[in-house]
Amino acid sequence: MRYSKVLIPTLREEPAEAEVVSHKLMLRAGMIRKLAAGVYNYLPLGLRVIRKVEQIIREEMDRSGALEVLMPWVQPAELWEESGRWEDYGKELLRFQDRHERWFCLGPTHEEVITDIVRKDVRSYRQLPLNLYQIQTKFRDEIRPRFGLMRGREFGMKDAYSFDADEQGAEESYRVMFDTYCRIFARCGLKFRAVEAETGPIGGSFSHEFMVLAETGEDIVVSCDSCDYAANLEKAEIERSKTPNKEKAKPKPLELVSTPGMKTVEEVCGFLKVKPQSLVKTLIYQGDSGPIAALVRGDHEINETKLRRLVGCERLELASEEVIEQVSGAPLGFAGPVGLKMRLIADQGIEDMVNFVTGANKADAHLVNVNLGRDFQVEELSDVRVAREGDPCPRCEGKLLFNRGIEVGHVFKLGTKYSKALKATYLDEQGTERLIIMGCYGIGVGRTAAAAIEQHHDDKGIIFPPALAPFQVLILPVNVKEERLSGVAENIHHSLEERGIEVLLDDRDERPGVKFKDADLIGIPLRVTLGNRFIKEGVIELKWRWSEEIDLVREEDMVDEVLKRLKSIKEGGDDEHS
RNA sequence: CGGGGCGUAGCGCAGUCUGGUAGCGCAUCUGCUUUGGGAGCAGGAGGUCGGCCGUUCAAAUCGGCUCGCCCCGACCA
Repeated sequence: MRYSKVLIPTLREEPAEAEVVSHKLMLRAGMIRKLAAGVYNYLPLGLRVIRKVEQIIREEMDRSGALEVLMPWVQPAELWEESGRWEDYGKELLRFQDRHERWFCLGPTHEEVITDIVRKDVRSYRQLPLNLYQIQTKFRDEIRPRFGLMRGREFGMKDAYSFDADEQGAEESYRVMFDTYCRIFARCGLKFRAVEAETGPIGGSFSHEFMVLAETGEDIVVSCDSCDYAANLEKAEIERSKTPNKEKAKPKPLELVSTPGMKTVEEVCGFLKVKPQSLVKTLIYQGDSGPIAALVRGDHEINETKLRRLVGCERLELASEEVIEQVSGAPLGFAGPVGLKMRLIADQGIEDMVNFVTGANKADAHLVNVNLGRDFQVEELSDVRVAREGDPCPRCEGKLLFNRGIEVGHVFKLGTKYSKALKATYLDEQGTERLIIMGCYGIGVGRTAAAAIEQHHDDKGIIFPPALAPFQVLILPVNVKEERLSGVAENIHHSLEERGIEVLLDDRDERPGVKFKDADLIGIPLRVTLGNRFIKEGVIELKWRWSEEIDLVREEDMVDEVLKRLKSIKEGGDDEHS
């Protein structure tokens, strides 16, 4: 393809609207343009990259036995009312009415529709298992779209849904998708980790997020420094200290101290001249069946998901000030475990603490030298706080490390949530009607492309992994007015295209500097440069985008050499250049 | 939704405080020169200064309203 015939509007300067590298580079390389907040146009170069990602996904999904379908973007409200999500989904669901004033929404996901397909046409165990997928545009009216394709409102997504007759089958379907995802992201040339994610009330390790490690990631990946444990921050477990502090200081007598107006941990610590580590926070929560108090060390954070799971609540939120006053007898900021008559859950981290500070359940007062066991008892001592870097690994003796990551994929066992709500059932061998067990599996297409750029770039521009590059080869004649250069460039271009190679010929009458800058910016893996050395010595330069090394090749050998190199890259795996 | 910021040529920005004929760099168009890392010279085109209402002899500039965008936070199958 000729550069002069393609629309590749590169930008010399950084667009003011972009914050992260991938967004800046996609705009500068002329891949995308914004149409509205979180809504983008895909220009020729950008679309080619998106199609590459989609094709890899499609091939691997097909290989796994999944079947491609296509569901509508516009969905009727009735289905969502049936699943209960018309109520539950919130403002992210963009709703509108047609001319008959019937309600519809733009699909943010397709569980309802796919379940509807299956319930209508799947009757027998003989038709199971089934895995249906699509690559579709989704719309989620995000509160704050940002970072270009990384968090758009409209975005391309591959979503797959598995349907199985029993638990074993569902687990197998899950495992197959897990492996398929690993292959997809490896083929995309990404460094990624599959991390355990929170599963909600279902339990078990049946949810994994696929995270691409990158500085600009919005999520935290918690991993162990010595084993392969990895989880997201919400899920990350903390091992209970195996060596309880035997040499504890002697408990001192309990003492009530006046702390006028000192509500926060910082205020109390400053006032009493103690460290946050010597303080225990008491948080009052409102659960399904009444208030619950949670204790955590002053410098730790409660993990509400862990707490909710432990106490077995559907809903759990911080109690209002009125409730706090009512149950603790003191205003917000002065609650403490001593004498508190309600469910008391403590983080295991307070087990080792001696002579700590807590609220006194009395306005403007705290207790010092409080001790667990002597002054109060708890219902449970467990892991209910948010993990921190350096915490002990739950699986081995190692310590937890924190990294930033971009969530590009998620595999999730749904169970029977939708099959129950929408009555998707089948008849088993005995003729008994049973609920179908479902799983869902998503990949953000644009986000995967953005993540690849986050991982593969330098200060000059994008360094595309070959599998995602919009073209494999860029031919750059330094001066197109020099006929010896442009003629040979044309020949090579033609020969490579004939062999099915994606080649871009920079036939623009631009100065060499401009062409080199654009070449580096758009990041095509292999560059063929024709310049003075060809005129003088008859040699053509060949260079990988990620390397400084330049090899000299004669015209007659060029096509074979390019083919050889592209082949070696394909076979050599994707790490060669990273 | 709360806080902060921005809207002036395709892009990046100055001008706004202190009202008086709308500017700079890059890009773009024409011509000549130039051709290995974002060229030089000459000439040209491009704007209802986000929109509406108001104040004023006069508004990009002052006031009110409104729309859009960006950042931080809260939220998030």
